[in-house]
Amino acid sequence: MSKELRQHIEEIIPLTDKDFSYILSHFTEKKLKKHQYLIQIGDKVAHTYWVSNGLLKATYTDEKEKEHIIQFAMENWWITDYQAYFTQTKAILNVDCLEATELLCLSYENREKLCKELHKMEHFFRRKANNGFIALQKRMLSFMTNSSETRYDLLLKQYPTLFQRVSKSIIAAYLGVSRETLSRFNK
Amino acid sequence: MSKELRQHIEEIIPLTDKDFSYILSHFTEKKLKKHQYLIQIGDKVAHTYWVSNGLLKATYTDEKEKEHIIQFAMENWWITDYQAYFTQTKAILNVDCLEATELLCLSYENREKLCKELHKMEHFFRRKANNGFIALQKRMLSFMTNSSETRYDLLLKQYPTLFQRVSKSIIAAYLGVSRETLSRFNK
DNA sequence: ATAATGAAGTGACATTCATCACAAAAAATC
DNA sequence: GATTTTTTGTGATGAATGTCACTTCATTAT
Repeated sequence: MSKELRQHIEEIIPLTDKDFSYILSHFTEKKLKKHQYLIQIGDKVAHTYWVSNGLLKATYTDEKEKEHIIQFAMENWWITDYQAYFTQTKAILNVDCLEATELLCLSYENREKLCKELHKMEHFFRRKANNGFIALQKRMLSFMTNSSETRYDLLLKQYPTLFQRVSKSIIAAYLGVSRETLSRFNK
Repeated sequence: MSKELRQHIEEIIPLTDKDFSYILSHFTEKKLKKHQYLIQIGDKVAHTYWVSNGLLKATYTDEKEKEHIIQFAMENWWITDYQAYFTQTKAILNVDCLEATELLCLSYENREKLCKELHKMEHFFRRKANNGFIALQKRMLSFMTNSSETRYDLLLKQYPTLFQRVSKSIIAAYLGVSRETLSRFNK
């Protein structure tokens, strides 16, 4: 489980065994079952989570009680309510498990500590943030320029495995269309 | 002009005079007139830009030649084609001036150099990236959950000055509605 | 195995919004 | 100051999509 984390970090920065075991000591483990909440609206968001196994969604619930999916997270992805985490305020999102999930948890304090003590970890997280920004900007762009049907096709192409793991209503909530409209896309 | 940059950086990290003059030595100046391009599609994107004065927009042009605005940048904001800049590939966006503009330019190499040499600059840019991510996620969320009229009202509230500086068609291209629809919002 | 719950498809209708066309007002240019 | 260009508003129309209602099929729980 931690082997994968090491690999994940080493995609960006090289680590010695000592480095990694020190880094790993700042994480804790957590296991959740399907449908369990990792974060609920109003919670203090003390951690960011690295997914070693499983699948989660981060959702915003609007005033009509409709769920909008901001982010999925599967193996090797990070997830949390970033707004709440970075600004150390209360959660505005729910994060819950679409499958049984295993996580490595990194507290805000430990993340800042690692960044302070190990310059290369600060570099790692800067790079991660940059990549996250680019990915989000691509999604934004897709929202502005593509029809929902095109967005559906592109998602299908980009994450074919996702479609074997979640229902169409979930995909619809991510794409920002009703499940009925999405259903009519399947020719 | 550089006083403001120092202030901007010191909102996040403290700097000595020596620090700052060293940092500043990695920037170059650039002045553009209204309507001039800073970046054109296909360009190599060698720099990120800090706006000391003026107003710009970053746009994506779809296959129907329609312009979608990804980002504005006014005083104290950073702008570039981030995707192209971070991955050192060709620009997919145009960036051009809505007003006469003065910029401080930081090359990719100099940015990485500063981050490597000064740990606190790496921290600064990590924080900036995190904040940018949050802001973009908020915009994404607003796209998914709010009507275009609500998004219009919110933008008006958040950046009242913007409306004195650009035309309604520009606002429409940022909000992702036609200028006609936006025009009908004004009661 | 049976019952209960959730997922997926589909018809009917209303709503939102883009597009086209045109006119009036404002701003920029000569 | 007159002319050109740009901006803004507005009507008519059609396309895309949300919502509601219902049905069928699949999955999960008892």
